[in-house]
Amino acid sequence: MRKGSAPLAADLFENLFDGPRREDIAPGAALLHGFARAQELELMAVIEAVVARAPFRHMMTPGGHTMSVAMTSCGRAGWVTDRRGYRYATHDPASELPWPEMPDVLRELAVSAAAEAGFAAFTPDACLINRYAPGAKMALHQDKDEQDFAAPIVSVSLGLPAVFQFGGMARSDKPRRFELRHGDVLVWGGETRLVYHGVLALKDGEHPLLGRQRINLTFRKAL
DNA sequence: GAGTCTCT
DNA sequence: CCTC
Repeated sequence: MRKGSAPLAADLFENLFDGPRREDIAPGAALLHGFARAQELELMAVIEAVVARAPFRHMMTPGGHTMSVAMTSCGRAGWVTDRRGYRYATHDPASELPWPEMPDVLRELAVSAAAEAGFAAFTPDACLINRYAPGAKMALHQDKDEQDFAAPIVSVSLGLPAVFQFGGMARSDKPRRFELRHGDVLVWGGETRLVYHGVLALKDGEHPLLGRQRINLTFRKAL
């Protein structure tokens, strides 16, 4: 293990997963299996601490529709949407307070995963926390509200499995589908940074640790 | 496929 | 990033 910095993904993978630990799904995109599982209890504890200060809420799109996914954020910036548009904000509009700090465990996980996928020196300043109840979904979209498209997106899946759609640069490109399970970390950047992606309606189920929900963490360099 | 916002 |  390297000294004085976050452990390499390979270290965390040791003896955790029998199958392939890493799938390269496209140039600049990798799916890391079992990566977050080693820290699931610690992750859930810090997520709960963030949520205590910045509760999940269902935000409104500019078109006036309420999102099925409940969201909150931590870090220097949080993603928000309302009738005025999509953007990053340094303060939680619900409380008018700064978003909770990004817990070190979360940052280190994201940085390690990015490194494993080939993106050195990822410095995320925003972590969106999305909660999917059964039926919740995320329409096909691009992440383009960030300032820096050189930085990748790192997505951590916890709880119930979901079907992820990973498309191309054009909305008309037929998306590939694959399942994102508890402990998976998906990293995409480079050529695939602005790819269209989404999540199909969550199938009901019961997860041993999280119950009837999926939590997704998405790390970005927003500012 | 378009329009819904805002704004660097 | 949602619905038409």
